[in-house]
Amino acid sequence: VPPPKRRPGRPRPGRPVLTRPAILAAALDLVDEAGIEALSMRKLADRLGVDPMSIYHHLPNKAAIVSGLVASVFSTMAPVPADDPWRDRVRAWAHAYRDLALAHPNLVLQIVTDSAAASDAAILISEPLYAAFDAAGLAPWDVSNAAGALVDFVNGYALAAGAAARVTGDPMGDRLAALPPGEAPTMRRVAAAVSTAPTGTGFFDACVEIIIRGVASADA
Amino acid sequence: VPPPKRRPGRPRPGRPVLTRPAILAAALDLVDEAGIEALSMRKLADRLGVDPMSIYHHLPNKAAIVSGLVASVFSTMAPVPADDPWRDRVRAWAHAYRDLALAHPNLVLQIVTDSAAASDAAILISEPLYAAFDAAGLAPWDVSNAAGALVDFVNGYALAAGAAARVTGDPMGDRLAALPPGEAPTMRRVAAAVSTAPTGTGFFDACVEIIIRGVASADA
DNA sequence: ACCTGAACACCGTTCAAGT
DNA sequence: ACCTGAACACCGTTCAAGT
Repeated sequence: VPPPKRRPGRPRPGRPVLTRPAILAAALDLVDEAGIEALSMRKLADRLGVDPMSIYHHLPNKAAIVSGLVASVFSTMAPVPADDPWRDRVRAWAHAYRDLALAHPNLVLQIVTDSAAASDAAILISEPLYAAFDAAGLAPWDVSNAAGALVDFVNGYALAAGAAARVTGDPMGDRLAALPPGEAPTMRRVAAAVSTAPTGTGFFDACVEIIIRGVASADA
Repeated sequence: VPPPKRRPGRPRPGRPVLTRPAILAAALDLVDEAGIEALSMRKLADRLGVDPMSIYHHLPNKAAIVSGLVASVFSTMAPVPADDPWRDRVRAWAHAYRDLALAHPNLVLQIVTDSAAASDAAILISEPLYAAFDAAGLAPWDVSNAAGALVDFVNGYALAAGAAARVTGDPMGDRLAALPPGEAPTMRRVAAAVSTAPTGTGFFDACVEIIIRGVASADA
């Protein structure tokens, strides 16, 4: 049932029908509930009880809505304690960024892509990570490589975890079982032995430790 | 100029107007030349000199075309030497998978997403990586974590490198310069010192070494 | 300035009709 | 079986018209 239609004309000053934050909030709800493919100007307008074209008075186009959504998610990054040992700060940053990326599973792809494109919204969140590796005494080149390695890893992880969150069952094990016999023997043996999907917390923490150890053992 | 229109009717047996491989080849050309957003059933049909609906006799829908494209790219994975020391095999695998993912920059997002979703096409290519870590003498849980870490890293890297390939200039440095003064001091200092974007070969190889060292130092 | 509504140029896909 | 073409239910966005 569509909301009651408004009549044309400018609303009373100070009581706008639409605002940028209200539009973005409604868009985020829509994406969370129905997925990114359900986000259209027309459906969004429906949800706001407004004509589709009204939205264009507050945001220039659909791309601006999506990047506004992504920017608002990036702004929720949890702070990282500044005085802890550098390894703890790296761990805290990795968890904070992972949590941010997975807070809205239907938006992971946009978040990770935007982060990879290094938009204004995405670039600032890496500063505490750079600071942590800098505090470890690494040379600038090593700081850059270490931070880049962790950022790229978390982006890849979030992509996979987001995809896994949208399916049921055990895709990895099921797909391995469906392969022709003789294919992928090592993967079969390993999967049978571990029986935990590579998207859980244990896996994530183990990967972060691999990177921390790899970075730390470069000095030696 | 549209190609000459065909008249309705079944073509001569054995001389089909359309085949699945021909459709996928045309679709890959279209994506390589004009980007994934230019891939529509209508434009693809135009390029094939055919009615849009003809395509549906060979592939069930647009999603099948995209996943067919991705599967065909995965099938080009370069082989990894099976008898080299495990570190060399890990390096060779990382290069082969990165090259595959970046072979079609306009398709990176689909390749990486599909890999993260562990489709049939994507799952098989990881076997040599698992075999390499297995040959290193790792326990199954460590093999799984090490392989997952590297796969997720390369996916994240390919996403960023693909995005960088579609822009010009030095986005990282330019964006840092545009930030309010006082923001991101460590990133500024590091960027000024290294002056190489985190998408180059040196960066990629350094990250692979970090992961190899991190994995190897777990036994110690 | 801000909201409306018709219109344009696209989409993917179903279905009936050709041979 | 395979190709065509009209039709349906969508899109994002421009533009003129309201107040």
